[in-house]
Amino acid sequence: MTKAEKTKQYIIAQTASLFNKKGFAGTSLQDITHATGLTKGSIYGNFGGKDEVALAVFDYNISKVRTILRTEVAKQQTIKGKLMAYADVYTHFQKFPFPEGGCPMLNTAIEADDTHPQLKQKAREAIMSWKKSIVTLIEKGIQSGEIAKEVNPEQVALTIMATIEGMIMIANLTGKPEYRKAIMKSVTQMIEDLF
Amino acid sequence: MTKAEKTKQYIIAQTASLFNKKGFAGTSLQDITHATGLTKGSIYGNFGGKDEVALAVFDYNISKVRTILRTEVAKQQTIKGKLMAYADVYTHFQKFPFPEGGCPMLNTAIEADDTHPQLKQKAREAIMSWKKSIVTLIEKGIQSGEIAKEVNPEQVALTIMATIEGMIMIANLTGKPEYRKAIMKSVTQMIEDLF
DNA sequence: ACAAAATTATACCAATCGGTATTATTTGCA
DNA sequence: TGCAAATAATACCGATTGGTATAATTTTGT
Repeated sequence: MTKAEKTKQYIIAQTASLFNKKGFAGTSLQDITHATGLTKGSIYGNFGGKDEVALAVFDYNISKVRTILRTEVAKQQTIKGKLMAYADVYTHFQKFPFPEGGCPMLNTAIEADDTHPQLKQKAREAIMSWKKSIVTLIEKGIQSGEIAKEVNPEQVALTIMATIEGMIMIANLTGKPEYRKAIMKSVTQMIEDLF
Repeated sequence: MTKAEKTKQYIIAQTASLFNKKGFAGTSLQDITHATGLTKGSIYGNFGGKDEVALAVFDYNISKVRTILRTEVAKQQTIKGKLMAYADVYTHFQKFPFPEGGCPMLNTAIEADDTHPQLKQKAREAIMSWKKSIVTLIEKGIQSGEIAKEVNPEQVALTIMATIEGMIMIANLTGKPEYRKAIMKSVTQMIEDLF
């Protein structure tokens, strides 16, 4: 790993929570130089501009989330267990190294929707990829006979995702952990009812 | 209504979709003067600053949403009908004059969470007020015997809200109306199952 | 119709914005 | 070790940021 690569990774790591908390428009080059201790010249020596940093940071934050979910899902052997892993992770999210500032998919989707096509595209891809992995699990459950064939995999996947994302917003906004617990209990029940 | 009052309302109306789309940090004073055709002096003659405009705009956008929901709920006589009204509104949201740029609660909650305490507080109040109205409906249903007394009103209310807000994000991000339909079908089923 | 008060426009402020050209410093290889 | 290449720091750019003091213009009540 060349020096430039290391610096790039360092910049990304140091500004990851910054972009996730304050958003793209809310994060200035000065914020970036302060967070890294580097100068503007150094930032621009490694990235083409603020956009490029933000896009790299999104990937960094998303991969953190993906790693957590992939790891927890992999620990389970059954389809039900794997689906429940999603619920468990978000119920006990304090135990996992989630990015600071909430879900990067949600944050980016909301801000970039009407302002930043490139970031929006990245958020869209992340959502689609997440959906696919849940849909695949449910389809496997149907094939093996564990889940009724009347179940619509896409509908269930989208509903679970929407509920989780909405929960994150409500929990962070209100600061009430019991709201998180209550909503995640519904998600758990939703999954339970599939079997 | 004095001239200043009229101008204030005009500024709010002309910048409502601006703030809802681009956010607080993403909306500049120049955006505001361009959208209104007024000058900075006039904006500052009617508001204390950008913050004050944004706070007033939030109230304006939220009252639009509240009016839609209140009206549709009022059209229904039964508890079930009133609860279903929430689902129907968001299923057929094209029919209603929602603010441009998505749900102002969601947008504001996400941006203001780590950046703007005053806006965050307003979003929090809006969420709590929405929750209360749903909880009250469910409690009435329990009292009248229409809904099983085992149902947890707060849990159901929070789950419905979270699912709807998550749906808005996913639908706007992906641009797929069928995702909206699919998730709202789940919300409808969720309400159906209460009775 | 007129003067006082309220409102809007003009002109300006320092600070910060994202970005770049140039210089200084490291780094890594011969 | 020396030297070229890669990297980082300095110093700057014009444009824009939110905000204000003042002047011009409308409103408004008499």
